[in-house]
Amino acid sequence: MTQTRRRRANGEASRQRILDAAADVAGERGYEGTSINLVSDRSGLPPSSIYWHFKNKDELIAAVIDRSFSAWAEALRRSMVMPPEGTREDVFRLTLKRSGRALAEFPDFLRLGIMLILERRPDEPTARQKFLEVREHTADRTRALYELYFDDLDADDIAALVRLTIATADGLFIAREIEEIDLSSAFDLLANAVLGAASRLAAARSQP
Amino acid sequence: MTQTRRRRANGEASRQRILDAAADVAGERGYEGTSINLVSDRSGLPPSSIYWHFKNKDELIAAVIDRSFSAWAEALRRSMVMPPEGTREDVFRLTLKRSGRALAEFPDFLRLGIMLILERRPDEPTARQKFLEVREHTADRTRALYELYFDDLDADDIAALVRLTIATADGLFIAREIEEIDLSSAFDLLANAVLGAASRLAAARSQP
DNA sequence: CCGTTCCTGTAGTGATCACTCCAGTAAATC
DNA sequence: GATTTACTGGAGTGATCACTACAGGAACGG
Repeated sequence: MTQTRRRRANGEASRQRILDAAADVAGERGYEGTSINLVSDRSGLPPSSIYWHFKNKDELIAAVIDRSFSAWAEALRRSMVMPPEGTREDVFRLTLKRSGRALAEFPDFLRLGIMLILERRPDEPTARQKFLEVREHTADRTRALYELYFDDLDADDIAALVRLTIATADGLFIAREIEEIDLSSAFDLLANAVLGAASRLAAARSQP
Repeated sequence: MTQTRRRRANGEASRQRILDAAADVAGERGYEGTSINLVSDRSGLPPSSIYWHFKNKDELIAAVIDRSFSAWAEALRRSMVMPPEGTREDVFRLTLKRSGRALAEFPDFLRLGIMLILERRPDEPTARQKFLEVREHTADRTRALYELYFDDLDADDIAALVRLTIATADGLFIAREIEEIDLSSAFDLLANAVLGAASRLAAARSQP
């Protein structure tokens, strides 16, 4: 057991099928609504296989979040390889837009994560904790970006802007469940809003 | 059965106790996690009483949303009785801030509603539909407000700003579950962001 | 007092829940 | 070919699920 192990049967493929089915079901019905039997039916694998791959339901959901977040982060990283050109503002706008597009592509972890946040269960720590970690990671990256762009603002203002940005991204994600939304233009407007708020904050600093 | 009926036993009080308990449980565990037995335990009333007052679980949750939204709308209405003074911007800012404060006071319907939106269940229409209604109502009111304040923008821009505002309010509400947030200053920043975005939109219109 | 209406309490229903036991099998290692 | 490792299949565990049937009590109108 030194490296990634060769698969004897179709273990890794089964694991992925289970995760696919679990993401599907959890996206439809929430944490409580995700029954192992349903995951079993949709994946075509018996409950015993699910419990061979995952310790329990909690860790199954955590794995779904983990995989979807990794996919999102990877898509984001790939989209950032080519740095955008244009004015300072153009670059900022495009960076936000790319994040939004990547979110629309891999929505599972955000959907599940927000559900787990809202369901304040006392007894399901792993999945929730996993989401809080990836969220914190995202906040750090956003903060780093904003410190670059808004160098005339102090740390508190930056933090507030980051919180505003993430909150709006969450909210737009929810809105997308209700009505058809052009995420591209929505994130463009978000960029406008952040830029506008930043310049207003800067103005307030200079003449309090 | 012409008017509001006299209560023979403690019917109305029981109904409220059930709603209190249901709001409590649903806030903790989501729709699926809200078991009638748990509501029964917390309210101190047997399941048969719950089913006497409400047709089924779906309508119980819908009633929770309805009551919480009514309380919020009433709190909002009361806070708006005294129109704010100051500059145009000050008034706008204060109006948003009041809405946010009222939301923090009666959070149940928003929490439950967002959960129901994210859980795209095929078979629980009433509660979800109820939330979509109150949400549409809120959007209409916000739109009316924005048409007053941003008379240099066209309908599409107004609609986008309204969507942005509601999305951010949703997102801030979620963020409040994770970390301590000063909603007052957060909604103040939201006002700044909307004002900033609006002026940028207006500028883009005048020189496309 | 009687009857009606409102509401509660007891005791269930079959279905589904998360999860387990364990025998069986196919591939890799020896 | 024997043994080990990696999974699958089936059958089932007790607990809990939403929901119901029904008897009975308390407050009312008559």
